[in-house]
Amino acid sequence: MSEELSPRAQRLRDTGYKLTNARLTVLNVLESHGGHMTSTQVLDEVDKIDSEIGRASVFRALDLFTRLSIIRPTYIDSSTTPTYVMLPGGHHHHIICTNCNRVIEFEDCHLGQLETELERQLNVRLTGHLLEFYGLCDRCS
Amino acid sequence: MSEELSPRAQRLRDTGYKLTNARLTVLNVLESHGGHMTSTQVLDEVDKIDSEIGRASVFRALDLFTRLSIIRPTYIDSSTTPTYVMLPGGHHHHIICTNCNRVIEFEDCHLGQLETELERQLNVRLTGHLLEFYGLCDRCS
DNA sequence: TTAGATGCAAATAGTTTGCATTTGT
DNA sequence: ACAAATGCAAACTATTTGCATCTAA
Repeated sequence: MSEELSPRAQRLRDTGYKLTNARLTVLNVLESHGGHMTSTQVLDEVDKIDSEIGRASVFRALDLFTRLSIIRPTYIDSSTTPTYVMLPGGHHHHIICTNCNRVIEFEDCHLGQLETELERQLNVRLTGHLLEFYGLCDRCS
Repeated sequence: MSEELSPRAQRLRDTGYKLTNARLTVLNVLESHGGHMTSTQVLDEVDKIDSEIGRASVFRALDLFTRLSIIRPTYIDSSTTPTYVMLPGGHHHHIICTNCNRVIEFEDCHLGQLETELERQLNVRLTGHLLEFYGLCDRCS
């Protein structure tokens, strides 16, 4: 069972958590889908890969990953289940088309300065952020 | 039943939706709590005020308000139910303490320039945004 | 070897739906 | 008057829990 580990898997192990089949499979599914999935989607994909893995373990993995800030639950469409987004380096931002629900990623958010400013003004210690813009994408406007 | 209407209630009526007791109560609850509530909290508060109002109507109201962009479901703690945040004037930002879940509002977000830039680069039409910072508040750090 | 994780199945939330009845306009 | 909205209760979906068993380190 010794393939090379993804950086996130290494992080898991380094934090002292066991690299179990369930966890690695969930992580793998998330990574191969770019980290934009509802729990239901994750459940389905995991089931396709290895139907021995139980639902509860998938939820437990999602929970663990959230606590470790590997992913973060968020709302993308107006549905009722969270969409888990991967947090590459602790922050995440995207544009959501309010018409077709398409998600458009973008890179620079230029929030570093604001972050520093807020930390000083409000005496807080910030570790990450989520920035969502809403509007109409090129196809819908 | 003629009290003065909040701007949001007026907006409801102007859009052609009926100002029913259920909707006004849900709106009222949201407004008097600063618009940071889970569905469960809203259900509870509404029930305290008027136990005649059914759960379904509360969900229907939350749904309607979301479609009208009066509120927006989002994830604040790692729990499983969405937290509805009010969208005053189309944008909203806050800091969430990952330890005690306290929500700290702040005003300026300086995102106007980024917004314009993205609109041009990606050919989108943006109407609002949500910015959440995560970290430790002054009491918890 | 053994604490930590798992899978299962049953229990709990949380949310939606169909429908007869009520209500705002 | 009447389309729109409601309350109810039942159906559904999503998530969590207890516990005996298994497994990575």
